[in-house]
Amino acid sequence: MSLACATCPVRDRAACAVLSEEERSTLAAAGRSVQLSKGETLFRAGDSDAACATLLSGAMKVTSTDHDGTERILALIHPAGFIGELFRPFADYDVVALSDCDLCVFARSAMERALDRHPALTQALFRRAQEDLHASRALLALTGKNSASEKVTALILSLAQAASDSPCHPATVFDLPLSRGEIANLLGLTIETVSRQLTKLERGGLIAKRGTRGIELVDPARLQLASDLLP
Amino acid sequence: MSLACATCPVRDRAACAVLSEEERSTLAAAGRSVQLSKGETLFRAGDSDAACATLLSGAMKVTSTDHDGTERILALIHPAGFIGELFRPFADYDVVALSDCDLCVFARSAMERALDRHPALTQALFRRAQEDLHASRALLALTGKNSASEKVTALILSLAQAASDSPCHPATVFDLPLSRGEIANLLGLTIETVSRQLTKLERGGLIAKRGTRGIELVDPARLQLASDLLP
DNA sequence: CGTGTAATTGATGTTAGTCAAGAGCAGTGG
DNA sequence: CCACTGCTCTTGACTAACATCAATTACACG
Repeated sequence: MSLACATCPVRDRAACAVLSEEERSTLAAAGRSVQLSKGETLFRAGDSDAACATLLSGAMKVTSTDHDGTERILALIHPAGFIGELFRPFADYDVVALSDCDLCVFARSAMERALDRHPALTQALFRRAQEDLHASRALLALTGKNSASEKVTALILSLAQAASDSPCHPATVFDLPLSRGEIANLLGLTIETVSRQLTKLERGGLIAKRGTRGIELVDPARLQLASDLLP
Repeated sequence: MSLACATCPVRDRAACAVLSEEERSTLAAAGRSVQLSKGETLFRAGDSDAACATLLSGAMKVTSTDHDGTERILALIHPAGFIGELFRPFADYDVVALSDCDLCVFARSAMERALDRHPALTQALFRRAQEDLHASRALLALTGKNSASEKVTALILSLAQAASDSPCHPATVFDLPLSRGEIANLLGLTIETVSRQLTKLERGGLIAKRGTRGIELVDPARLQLASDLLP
């Protein structure tokens, strides 16, 4: 399926937004639109010539699988995010859809050519890599030190932010893109601990659960302070 | 002090290695050589127009300071590493020398001009950013799941690797660039736990301590397997 | 050779993990 | 419509690993 940049939901925010209309349509000719259902894998650690892609809608996870087979979620990808390790012969991570996703996929070779041809695109991707680095370090800071409550609270706020269309206000009612197990995995906790923290937050009147995946921020301000200071 | 690329210890590995002699000397004219003593700060979170730099020798740490004033080490920088967040108006992190360091420092504006002028340099920095991202995710995977022994073991191996001049073999005797407190901080542990793990590794015959900071890898192969499986 | 900081070691406490059981829910088929 | 199956999530009781508190010892540096 060919690409329709004109109707692209992230046309203003994705890396390719730096290109002119004409440049973009040339690049688009090399790419293709891909749909993934929840649970499907875009590529797997060890794949050679793994493709790269821009996420248009949905959410994905980046995971590494340990020598003993346990999975660890290292990052989430939100719309307009770029996926792909252009400089490594083999992919290091698995990239899996957390929900149904639309992607704009390019062969590695096509993207390398585009980088050589469009320095502005390279800069845009460089910038995005620095943002990813920043996000990774933020997660590192979060998981490294804080208590379970703080981890869960911070993740909820961050997901509320990502679920919102406005860049400054979090959504007040939204669905978690992650199962309890995935949240636990991402935060370095267990399912049980996550579940306990969520009910603690609910009892404290900070959030309300809307079914299994839904969350309502009842008191976002207090949520932002600390969840450990509660009774 | 002006730059002497001809004698630069990382001339083949740093990002600027992709430039021609001539291009490089033009860039060098905009930069300056800087020496930092152990403990000195290159720049601080919140600094505007923070400079950027290539590390020539020594080791540095990237830290964030929490709202409550506690520091968290997010990354280490080794020679040939690039420092600087080109796309953010303010620095997010502190960057501090762990040992005496030599750096090659550029004003942000000069580096931005160089990026526009030299697409190959942008690609090189993009590549380096992806490597940093990879390192950050590796650290995330390490700190997230594993036991204290595994964390300490993995860090020792990684530092032995960085201390070696060969890219494939770790150094067998080297000095830790970090204090116990810094190791603990980096791994999300406490000083005491790190200390206990080190003595456990020494008692198990896997390493030997050479003074306070020195480490000898007595049995690197066994070290690589698991330190939890010991008596 | 002192003095202060960093590291080690031991005793005790707390948090989150583990084990285990039950509740809520969606999809299936009688 | 209701029971059945297979999930995920929740909740409780117990445990283990690491943190915390408290000395003591080893180093580095003046």
